[in-house]
Amino acid sequence: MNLNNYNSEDKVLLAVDCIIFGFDGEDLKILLIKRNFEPERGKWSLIGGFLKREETLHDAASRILNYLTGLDHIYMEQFYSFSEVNRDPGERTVSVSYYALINIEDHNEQLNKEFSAEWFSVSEMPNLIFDHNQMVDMAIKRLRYRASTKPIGFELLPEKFTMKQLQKLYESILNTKLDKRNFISKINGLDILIRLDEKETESSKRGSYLHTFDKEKYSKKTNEGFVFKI
Amino acid sequence: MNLNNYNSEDKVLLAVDCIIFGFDGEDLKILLIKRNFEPERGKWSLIGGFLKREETLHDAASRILNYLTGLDHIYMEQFYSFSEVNRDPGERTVSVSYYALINIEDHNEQLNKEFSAEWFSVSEMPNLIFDHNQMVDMAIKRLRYRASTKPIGFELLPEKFTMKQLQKLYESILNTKLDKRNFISKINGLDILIRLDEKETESSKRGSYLHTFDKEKYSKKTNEGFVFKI
DNA sequence: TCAAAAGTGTTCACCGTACACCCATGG
DNA sequence: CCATGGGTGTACGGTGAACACTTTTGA
Repeated sequence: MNLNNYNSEDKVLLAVDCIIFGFDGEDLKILLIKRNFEPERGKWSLIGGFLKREETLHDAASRILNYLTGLDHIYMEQFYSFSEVNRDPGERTVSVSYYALINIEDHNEQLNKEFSAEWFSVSEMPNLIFDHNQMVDMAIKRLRYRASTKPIGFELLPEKFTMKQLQKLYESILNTKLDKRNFISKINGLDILIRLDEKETESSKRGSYLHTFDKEKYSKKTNEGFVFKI
Repeated sequence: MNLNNYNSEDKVLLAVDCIIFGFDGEDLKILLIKRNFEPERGKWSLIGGFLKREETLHDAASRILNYLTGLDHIYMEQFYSFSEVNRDPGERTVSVSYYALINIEDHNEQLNKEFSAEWFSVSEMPNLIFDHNQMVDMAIKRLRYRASTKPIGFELLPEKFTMKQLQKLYESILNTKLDKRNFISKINGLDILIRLDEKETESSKRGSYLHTFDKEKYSKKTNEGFVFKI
């Protein structure tokens, strides 16, 4: 083991696999594609690709996400690298996994057709190729942790949302029921939302106030030592 | 971007770098080696090596750790992969980072001489090669989180330890002062230590009780829904 | 007898949680 | 006028944090 002769060392293919989370107002969902090539043709899979020589892992993940969704500046986080020797029967491949959060409404439905992509509830995952189910499990755990310490939930919601939507989102991320009154007073206590004068009237006669996430206020509070915690 | 021709994809060197934590009774420390080869000969560095074709990342980290410390079954956790294109001027290399916890007493001092290795307090890190300082920062953050949710602190202590040692350990991991009475009653509340009838008498005339971590009890409690939290 | 570290409880403020009723509106 | 979902406040228990004195013993 001597670092000074790089040449004698093995090189490997480095894959980047992405768990794309979305929220439809009821359930936390993941976007999967049906593989149209071997190995494992016809099975459900995460989207992925290979790291190119001149890009970072972050660049690769962005490129892959953009390719499938058409979106830029997607929130994402790298969470683990998977390296079982035979995880990909095609060739020795190590996979670096990212999860990504997108607003399901921004997403181009057309692209789903093109790639045979579909949204699946996290509670109804099909069997995926390779170790992708394990990746999904780990992504959910990481998302759960992150969403309770950083206000990333808003990445999954439209710009304007109701308190009910926000609560449902957290319920599906955390996989629990929350008490409406406690949830709202906790959120209000954080003081990082703006209640608009607009109401959403589709789901009820009375209508419910729309809110937006106040990014500036959040940054300012964070700089002053405020810690987001749900 | 088509996954079906693996052959046209770039391969990269995959390094594994290890942050080895130890605790000397006062400070949290990291084991570094002085590089004796180019590039960056003579500078301080984490220990690392390259992934071989027939091993997992976990295997590689174990192998590298064993090579430097002589120890097996070291507690470790993978925490991030670093991929800046020019992070290693020698060649395009992606590095997967692990942190490891060892009992500083088990460690063979002889090996330190052999590898020009030295323990450094985390508060007095020298400049390291490449992006290794960034790796250390991230490792400390992850360790901090992990140590507050899993009883991994004991990996850094001898089999038998005093409450004071345990408190000092947590103080150095969390980089805070803790109140002795609150700390002890919290630990006792967890009910996962065994107080031995032995005393340690080196640091005081009165002597202080030695304790061990009760692994079985902890597993049992964990299975029953108990959650470690400090 | 004294210095030095070990060991031990209580109080208070705050937070998380449980819990139920009135309001506004469209049909 | 009524059915439906929206919006709001309080009481209680538990946890985290602040805080000081007594005990032991070797020198």
